[in-house]
Amino acid sequence: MNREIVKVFRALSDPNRIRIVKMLEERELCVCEVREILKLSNSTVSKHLSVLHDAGLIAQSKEGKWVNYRLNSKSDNQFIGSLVKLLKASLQEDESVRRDSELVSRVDRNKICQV
Amino acid sequence: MNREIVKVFRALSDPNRIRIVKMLEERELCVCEVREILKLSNSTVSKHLSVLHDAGLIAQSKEGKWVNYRLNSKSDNQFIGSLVKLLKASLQEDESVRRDSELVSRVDRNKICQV
DNA sequence: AATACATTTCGACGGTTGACGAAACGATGG
DNA sequence: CCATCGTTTCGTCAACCGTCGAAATGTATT
Repeated sequence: MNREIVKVFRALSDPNRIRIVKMLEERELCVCEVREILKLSNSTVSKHLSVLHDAGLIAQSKEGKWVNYRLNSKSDNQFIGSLVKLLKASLQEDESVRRDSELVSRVDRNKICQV
Repeated sequence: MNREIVKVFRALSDPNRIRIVKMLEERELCVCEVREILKLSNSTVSKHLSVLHDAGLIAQSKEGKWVNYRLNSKSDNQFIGSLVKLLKASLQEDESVRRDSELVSRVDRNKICQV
């Protein structure tokens, strides 16, 4: 049994990770920006992001002391691409998701990041 | 956070449940037919089917002493519909899935079902 | 090189999950 | 109405998961 697809579904089977994916639809984010919005510990957020990354749903790149995570919208993997698109079309009315998006547009990493 | 979508991903985040979904693409099946192919206990198969059912991915109907489970391809839920379609287009080359499909076409409930 | 700070890794903890067998439930047919 | 057989529920167990804080790692600035 192909474990890759199971891994992707597994990655999406947590409310906080779904929230992260929806936040990343707005723009790329670093760990502490996500931490600020989800109100979780740094280590927990880092773990969630690594799960999404291992599944191939998000990509990362370093920018100075920050690590930026972004949605893998242009994945060469057809399955991932379809799923990302499906998620983009979903949960648009969700209260929590709307609130998070609002916070994403306001959060400033230079102000909130000091572990 | 909308729990429904998380529940669907959760339901799909297990290899045996993915195998069940792919088997149900062929035709509807009863618990003991699935048990025969997956080589799991009746109670475990019943649990897997109830998880998929609770998530809205499959539907059930009684036929005598059997309960038939079938894929919810025509779900009124847009999200479920897209996911079922995506799964149909996926894993077509998977060895385990191919083997299961072969077994589905051969299995006869009147021969194998006697708990 | 020393400090500061973002991130990751590690170890520990409760809670959840997938598996089983046994028992309960439900429908069919003598 | 009793026996049979498919299914579901229950209780249990080991493995896994989400969370945290502390420690380790890595990068930039002084």
